[in-house]
Amino acid sequence: MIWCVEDDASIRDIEVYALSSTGFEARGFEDGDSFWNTLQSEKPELVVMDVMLPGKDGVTLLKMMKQSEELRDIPVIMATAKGTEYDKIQSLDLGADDYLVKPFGIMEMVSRVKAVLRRCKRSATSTLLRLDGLVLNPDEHTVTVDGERVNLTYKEYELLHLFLSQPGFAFTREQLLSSVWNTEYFGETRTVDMHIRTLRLKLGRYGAFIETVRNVGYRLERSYDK
Amino acid sequence: MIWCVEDDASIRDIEVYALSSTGFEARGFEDGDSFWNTLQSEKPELVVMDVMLPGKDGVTLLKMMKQSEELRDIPVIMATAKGTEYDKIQSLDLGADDYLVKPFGIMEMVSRVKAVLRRCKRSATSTLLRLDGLVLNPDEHTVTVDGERVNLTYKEYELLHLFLSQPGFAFTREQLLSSVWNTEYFGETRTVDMHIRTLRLKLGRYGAFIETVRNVGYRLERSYDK
DNA sequence: CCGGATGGTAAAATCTTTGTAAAGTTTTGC
DNA sequence: GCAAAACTTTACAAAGATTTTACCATCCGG
Repeated sequence: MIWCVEDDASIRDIEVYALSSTGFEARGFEDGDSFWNTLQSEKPELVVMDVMLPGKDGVTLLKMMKQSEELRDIPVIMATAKGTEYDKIQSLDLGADDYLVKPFGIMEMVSRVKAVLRRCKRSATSTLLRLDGLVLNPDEHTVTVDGERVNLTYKEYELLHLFLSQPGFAFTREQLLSSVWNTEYFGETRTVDMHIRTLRLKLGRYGAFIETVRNVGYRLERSYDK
Repeated sequence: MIWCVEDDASIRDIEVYALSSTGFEARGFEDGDSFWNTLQSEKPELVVMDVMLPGKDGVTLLKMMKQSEELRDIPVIMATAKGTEYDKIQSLDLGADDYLVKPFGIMEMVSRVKAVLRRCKRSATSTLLRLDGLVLNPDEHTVTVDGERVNLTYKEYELLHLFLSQPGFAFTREQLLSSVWNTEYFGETRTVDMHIRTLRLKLGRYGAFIETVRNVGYRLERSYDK
């Protein structure tokens, strides 16, 4: 799903039409606010956004997106009016993935959308989380240890994902429970410890990388060998 | 100060020029050896490094940097020739912060430099507590002495945390008990002294920084060198 | 230089936290 | 609806940290 944020209705319609007829699902927004609101409940694959917008302007929206953990990775192509070199540079600095200078040909837009998606797909390959020979592939939802696939249960996988996304960080049991279990911690339970145990067992020689931080929780040891 | 390590003089000049005109200080190196030598006496904020280099190649240099306690935290952007997918993956695995695929637009490079610096700034905001070579990392719940990790127990850690958060302040035993032990002081006990002792032992040369304040309690000596 | 007070030290005793196995419960796939 | 898998709880064992006890060393005022 591609979203086009553009206040000029005729341009917006053309964009949505062009993308639709190329095989994408597309949807238009006429101002920054409606776009932002919808973003709270749905996530597009990519956004084409005008810099000049009623409501929140494009640069502000881009900033807001990049500050959100959850929205940061949605690729954005900024459309700027001709000659506003500054906007262009600023957009790229703020993390836009590409930019279009108005007036742009509709086919140019489509090909840039495709290019950005292609690029993101490729670089998504680098979203592999790894620690030496321990590799977690979020796309495939798989984990391998020295090339050998290990079968983790859902909770085990989520735990490992959390550890690998912040190696070295010491998580309290409360934090683990609230991230992986989405639950508030109440009282005493060995549940987390139990999952840590099975995870350690399944990770073989990497099991030892999950360190116990007494009185606190657990931490994935960072490794610097290589 | 940004350093660009690139053997092609024309590319190097453009890089340095573009960074300079964006407000950075920048400096070019034409081979791995001159880069490495200078690195022994000066430290850049960030390095943009080509993978293919005369002298030591980029991957080797990256490895060497990541093995050095002192250089590990300098962010590195690797530039790889188009299509050498393997280099890219390898670089990221070795700890590069980003990569550029040649031929890259000069503005893309500048944007990425900014993005990496921004990212690093944020994560470096982690509230490390330190006294010379004694470093306490609250996120990781770890303590290092001159780069060497020391294992502290919970109470030892809490004590040190308290001392480091107010260096120079003389805490009474009552204060220490109520902060670290969350308990009211009742009567005579050697508990605090005992923990101070083990803490001093574990901190090696920094053990001596915890001074006894007779009739009062303990204080972490502030250091004035630096 | 003595004696009491204060802090340092070592070892033992106690207490807490985590690891583990096994049994019970819930969820999921067929 | 059943069986298997995943998850949670329980109960106990093991490991480790903390506290206590007892004694020693040192400081400091006279």
